[in-house]
Amino acid sequence: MADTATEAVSSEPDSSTSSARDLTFRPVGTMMPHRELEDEIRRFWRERDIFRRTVDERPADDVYSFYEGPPTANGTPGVHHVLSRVFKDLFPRYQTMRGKRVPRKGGWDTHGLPVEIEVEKTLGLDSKPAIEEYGIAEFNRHCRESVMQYVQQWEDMTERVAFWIDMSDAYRTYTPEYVESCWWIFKTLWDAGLIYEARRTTPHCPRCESSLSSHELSQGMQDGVRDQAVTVRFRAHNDSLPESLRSEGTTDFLAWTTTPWTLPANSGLALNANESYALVEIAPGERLILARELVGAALDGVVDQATVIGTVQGAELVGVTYDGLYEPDQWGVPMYRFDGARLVEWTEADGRLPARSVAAGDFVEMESGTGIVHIAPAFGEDDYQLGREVGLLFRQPVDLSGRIVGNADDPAAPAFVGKWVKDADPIVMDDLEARGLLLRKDIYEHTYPYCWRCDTPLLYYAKPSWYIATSQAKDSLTSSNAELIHWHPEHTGTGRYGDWLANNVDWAVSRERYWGTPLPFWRCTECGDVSCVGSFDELRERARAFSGVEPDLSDPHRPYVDEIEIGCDKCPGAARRCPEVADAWFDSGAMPYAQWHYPFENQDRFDERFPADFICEAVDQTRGWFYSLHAEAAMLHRAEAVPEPISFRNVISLGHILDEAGEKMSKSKGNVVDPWEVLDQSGADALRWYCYVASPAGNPRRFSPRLVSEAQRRFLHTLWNTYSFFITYANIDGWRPTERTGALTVELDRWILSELHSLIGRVTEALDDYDPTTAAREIDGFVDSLSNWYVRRSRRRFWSSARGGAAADLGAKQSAYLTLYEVLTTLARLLAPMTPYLSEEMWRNLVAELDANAPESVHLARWPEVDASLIDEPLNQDMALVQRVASLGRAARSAAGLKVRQPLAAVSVAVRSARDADAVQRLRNTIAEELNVKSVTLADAASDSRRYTIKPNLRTLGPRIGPKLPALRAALSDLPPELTSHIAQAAESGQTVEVEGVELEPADLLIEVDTEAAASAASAEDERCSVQLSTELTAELIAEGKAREVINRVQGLRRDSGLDPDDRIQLRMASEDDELRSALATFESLIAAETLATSISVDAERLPESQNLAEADIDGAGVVLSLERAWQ
RNA sequence: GGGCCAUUAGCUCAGCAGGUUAGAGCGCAGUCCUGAUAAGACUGAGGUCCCUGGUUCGAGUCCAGGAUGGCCCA
Repeated sequence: MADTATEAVSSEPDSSTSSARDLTFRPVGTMMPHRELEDEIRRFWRERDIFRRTVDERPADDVYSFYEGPPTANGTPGVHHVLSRVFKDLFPRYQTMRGKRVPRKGGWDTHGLPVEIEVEKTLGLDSKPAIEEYGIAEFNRHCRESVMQYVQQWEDMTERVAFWIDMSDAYRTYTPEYVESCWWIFKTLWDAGLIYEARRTTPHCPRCESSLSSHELSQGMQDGVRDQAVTVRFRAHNDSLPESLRSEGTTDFLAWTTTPWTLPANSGLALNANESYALVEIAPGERLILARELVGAALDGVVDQATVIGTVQGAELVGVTYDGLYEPDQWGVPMYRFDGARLVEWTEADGRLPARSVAAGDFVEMESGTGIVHIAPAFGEDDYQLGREVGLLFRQPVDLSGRIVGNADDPAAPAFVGKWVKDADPIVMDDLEARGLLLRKDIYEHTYPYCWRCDTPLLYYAKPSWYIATSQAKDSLTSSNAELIHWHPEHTGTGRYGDWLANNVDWAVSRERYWGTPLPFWRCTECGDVSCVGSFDELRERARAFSGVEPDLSDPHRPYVDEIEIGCDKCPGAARRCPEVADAWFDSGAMPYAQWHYPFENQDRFDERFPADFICEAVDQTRGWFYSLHAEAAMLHRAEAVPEPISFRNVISLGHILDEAGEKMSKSKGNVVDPWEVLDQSGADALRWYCYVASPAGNPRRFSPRLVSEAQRRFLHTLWNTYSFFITYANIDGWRPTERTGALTVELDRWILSELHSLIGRVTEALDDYDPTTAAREIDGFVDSLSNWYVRRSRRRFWSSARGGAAADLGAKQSAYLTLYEVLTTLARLLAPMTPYLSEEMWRNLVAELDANAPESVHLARWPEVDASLIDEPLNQDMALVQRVASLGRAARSAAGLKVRQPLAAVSVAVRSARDADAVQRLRNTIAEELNVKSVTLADAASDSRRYTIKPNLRTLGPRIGPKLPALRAALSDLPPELTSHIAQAAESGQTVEVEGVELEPADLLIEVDTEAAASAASAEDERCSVQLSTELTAELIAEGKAREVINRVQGLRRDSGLDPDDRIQLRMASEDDELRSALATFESLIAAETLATSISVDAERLPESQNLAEADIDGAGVVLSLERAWQ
């Protein structure tokens, strides 16, 4: 037997005698030590300043712009934050490798109601008066502190998941510079006439005492809210009714409402002029008016009898007057009247209050209720508009904190005065019931808005508010969205977001709060004129001009800014700031400008990075940040202040994270997964990988530690082991990377490189299309092939020197190393944007630590280029066929009960094309080894034993003959075998045949060939090929089978004995079975080669007891094995 | 009430232009293979492709209606 190991090319073939210093590569274990690895690589990134260099070392004139959507650090980061950071990180890394400079400026959102609410809780304040008593200055100081409370946790998480973003340079929305840029935006829009003040009905939170924007409103909609709905009676003035309806008795309008507390504010009734209304008698002299078609629904069950005694068009009822249910002016509630858009208080000088009356409103529908709507202009959009149009009184009996106003001590005051509106509901109902004015009470289930922060039911409330006239830019908003912004997923942009833009309403941008960007609007205390201030300098200037004192603007927040007075433009009066602050969404949308203190500074930075190439947030930001960014850009563009109407070109809107059961994660359900737990257990790369591979970015995704750890096991571990395998053997051989010389002759190597380059193309295409899921799934499939086909099929080449391979093998071995090296270093780069730690480890160990000229970090390296000359698609197909043949062969073995270790004489493969036949022929050695057979033959094409199945090719025939298909199909399957063969052979030779009157080209037929014994146990087939094993066992095959069994046991014993893979052994075997001994003797050299035995003995007698001893049973014959390490 | 998305194996997901017998991974059972692999292979059990209609020679796929869930809007 040969023992040429010491002659191998390797200078240091025995790892046990090499010190680690001499090894080409740093040795790695078979398990990926993710925690240590991450710590070490983070240290490396920090020490070598890699992140900064990935930016600075790219050309300054080729920027890929990324905008960070700022989180608020007044809460701890959760898994959903990890998800968005992980997606945000991917594309900047990718574009960096593509050669772009990708600056990544961090940011923090710091203003807004959520912050105030947290602070209120901490300080034990529960209302605006309480805050004002406490002191706005001190309150805002707490807000400022609270907002960065968890910044350390955020930074830790961000670093841990390897989101590269510059936190040291992060913008904060509360800084004076940021606020000043916001003022610039306001001023720019103001000058363009795009900002106005109006009293409008807005959703109002009585607890926060602030309006909510439509995007905030959407976050607090609750379904299935059960409210009391009441049907109440308003007594018509008999003499105001149309003559035909007058009577001696009473006539009441029926109106329906779900908000009884609004009834004291009633100023009118609306009905639909085009509908028909019924006069119903329910008792002698007792009449009701309601919509004709709703009589049944409204009255059933509450009145004993209902006789329709007349009908009338709605239009005829307009102007009828009636008695209100309450007269709030009698207990101190002020009354107003409309003067155009303004409201003017009704004073005694105006005379008696006019009677309430009936008006026509288009919005009155016949869906439910009574077809008559109670109108309170103070509380509903329709109500307010109608009141303004027809000149109704405006009664506001509720204050901004949701309490019924008025003097409760006044004897005229009802019991609900001073109560909170929801508490007033039952009192109002009881009172009306007692007065016989309540016809019915129902529980009504509907969707109602609640404050998204404090969960208080919102009130629709007419009050003054500042607006940005976004609806004037609706066309620009929608067309730029459709044409210039690429949404991922696309349907969010075209559907949800696009539809919403098309229904754009003006942005109510003011908030009656404290911690926010103060609106730069100063109103004259004399004449009421308002002017907008556009910069701090302007404010200082105007303040000094007015008062002679220059104000301190080091903190432009309330309350300081409120104290600054400036002169009025129109009169000599003093102007004071309008007390509102800006909606915090306005701040977030201002970040493209304000993060640079643009236009006061950094014009060049702004120009270079506007608009962003990429932003990414969760889908709930469609009405949040995605909108505020877009809206402000569109408005500024309209004001001709910015060059483009968009602020981002590509956007990924991420689906929400659900728990494993598909439920939304929420603190109240207790199903929130702690990101740190997952990071500790599976590592950042595993978490990242899972996020990319599990489902497309826009889908909601189920998340659990279990799913992440599965991704880790399946993908990262497989790749790591391939890497570890390479390192182990390359070190054993002392292999060093070199240039490939000579042609690529090994087919397996050509194949994996072909697959690799085809992979590069697909991954690049997917990432260019902002589709990381496809990219990740492609890589996932490739790594599986690499590990379970390429490496497995190549193992013997890597072993060849350690095992004393012949010199002829060395070229093949060299090629294997070169190939696997190229694959691994390419994969490191392809994966760098996704799994930055693992990629960095592979790159450092395989490339950077060896080659001083190579990029020090994989993140400084260039993205791999496709080498089209290496892609051999036919070869990829051929290999796929071979894999199918191997798979079918194993199935056939399994079916026949022949285990793979038992060699067989032959496998016969039948394929359907000459090309496939050629592939089988060319790759027959692979098939033979995979299936452990001595020879591979192609089923003889000319043999009589061939049987055919002919099926119509539906794809070609369907469009051509359509309805005739079923008949043709039946005819083909019923053909007698001789005719089948005839047709099949004719088609194979390219002739046209006719069946059932249809001319059939060869391409119209799918011809399957069955081997003779297709149905026998030792065969298997699919649509592309079939295999047939020869099951006959000769004595020699049986003997070799036994030898292989023994080899398997020896390998096990080697492992159990703690030997290294390349240790040589002295092997002794003993068996009383003659046949087995003879087999072992015959295959001694095979056994020696496989087990690295330098000597072998086969005895009939029992071996003496020794340490490394094992007994085995080989097909019923006992054998005892003993081995010792051979010292050379 | 409207819009968008989803619904395929116990779980997580594929399924390209409508095409012949609907797949993968995990999990389960059995067998096999293995000196890189906590891995892998083969087989099996497991499917009303949410339902009902329609278009078509042919529908998981297209259309209409409906159900359920998620998100968004009113």
